[in-house]
Amino acid sequence: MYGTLTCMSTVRGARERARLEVTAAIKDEARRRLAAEGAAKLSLRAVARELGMVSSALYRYFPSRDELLTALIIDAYDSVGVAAETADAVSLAAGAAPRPRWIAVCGAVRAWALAHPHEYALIYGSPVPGYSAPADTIGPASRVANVLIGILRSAHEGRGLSLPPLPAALRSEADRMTADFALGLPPEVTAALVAAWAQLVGLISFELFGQFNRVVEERDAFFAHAVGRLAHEVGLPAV
Amino acid sequence: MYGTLTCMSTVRGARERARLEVTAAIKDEARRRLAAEGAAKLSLRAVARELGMVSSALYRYFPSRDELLTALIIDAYDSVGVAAETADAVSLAAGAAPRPRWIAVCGAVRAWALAHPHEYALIYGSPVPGYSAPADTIGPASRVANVLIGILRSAHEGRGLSLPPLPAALRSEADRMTADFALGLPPEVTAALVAAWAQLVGLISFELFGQFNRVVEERDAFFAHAVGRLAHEVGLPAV
DNA sequence: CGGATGGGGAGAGCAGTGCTCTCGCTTGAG
DNA sequence: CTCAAGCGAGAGCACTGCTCTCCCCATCCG
Repeated sequence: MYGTLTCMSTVRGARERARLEVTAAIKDEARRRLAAEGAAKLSLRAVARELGMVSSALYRYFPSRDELLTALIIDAYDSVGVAAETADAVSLAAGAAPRPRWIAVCGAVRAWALAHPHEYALIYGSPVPGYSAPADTIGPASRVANVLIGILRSAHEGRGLSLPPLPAALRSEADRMTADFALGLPPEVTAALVAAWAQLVGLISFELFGQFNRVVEERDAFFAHAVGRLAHEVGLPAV
Repeated sequence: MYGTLTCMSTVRGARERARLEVTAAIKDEARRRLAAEGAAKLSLRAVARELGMVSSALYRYFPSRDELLTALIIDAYDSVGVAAETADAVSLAAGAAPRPRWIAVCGAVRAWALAHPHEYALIYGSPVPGYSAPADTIGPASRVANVLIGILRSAHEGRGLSLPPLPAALRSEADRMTADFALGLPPEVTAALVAAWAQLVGLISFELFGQFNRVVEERDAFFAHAVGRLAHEVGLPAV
């Protein structure tokens, strides 16, 4: 079985190894140019030039510019995902309660966004390729949300979460959402969590995209306060 | 005085008249192509071609593609601004209380976004031109926020708004924000409003940019519920 | 061991882009 | 009536994404 299937984890030969290395080099250089000038100005030819290749050679690795961008999008989702996951793991290892864990994860997402503004814009700004995200992105895209779900799950298992009941129009929808990706949470919490996740991204986007420019000055304090209210909104008691 | 200064409101001659008409025609066609294919694919040459001009002629009206986009951004801010303003005016004329007014305005912003997705992406998605928005946009950009401020102001003057006190780190900042653009509101309300406005845009962006795709199905009910919670968050009591 | 195979780089080329410059025509102001 | 200013047309430059062809050489099979 190991011999017949192409082994996925170990590199098979020099050929595959080279291909993986070149692919990684292309993505690295693309990420560098993305950070420097933004997605709109990311040019395949410039990436190839910087790598000492000719532009057509690059099409052996990515069938189009949009596919390269999609690869960067997936990497960005994974990057912010591990940022959130490690923040939560650190917080958990320090024995933190759900509320400080929630605040730590939100802060980690914001810190990642501030450190990688163009990658953040790639995944949470306007969708640049076609119009709807490719299917490959839905897995990595939910990593951060899963961290938040985990926090609320352990909070619920711990001392219980209680929120006002849902309006009738939303009850079955909240049950479906809970069954789909948040098993174990009360449906009101699931609904509140999804909204809170969108709202968190709204807060970060406003800061990053300049909407807070002549409005909010003390960004850290403002964000901390807003995230605390968000925690309250999903049922994490305010101490 | 009327003779020496160039009169601004009335059209002076055929020359100016033609210039205004052509400028409007360019923006209209650009908006059409923006709606059809998005900002990334908006091409000056295509706009000129559709208008029966040659591309260089277009530079008599807009010094660059980015300036054209900036003009579209300003128009989009104004467009969503009047949508919010008329929704509030209608609501107010029907004798609605602050909370239903808040809900009506939020719904109007969402409806505008769903009707003009690419224009929405232009103003609340990733900033497409340089990196920070030009100064001409800060006025139109605040129209929607001003409507929300107006609602909260009348709610406060009516029966009063009360929110939990601010943390010390945010108190002076909230005072400054209040003095800058929300005179008359309690500082806690100002801070909550700014956050709520960003969060509202987060909710709409997630829906519009596909982040809710395999997550939220009943979009209307979900949004209505979230906006109700947002109203509660800024101090508008739940009935 | 040797020849077929196919992966991958190089180069030319096509259609399209933003933007500049120059050349005329037209029109409105003095 | 004259003349400068406004404006459209066209050519052209540097760049883009993408395709196609050519050719080399590492790999695999007999």
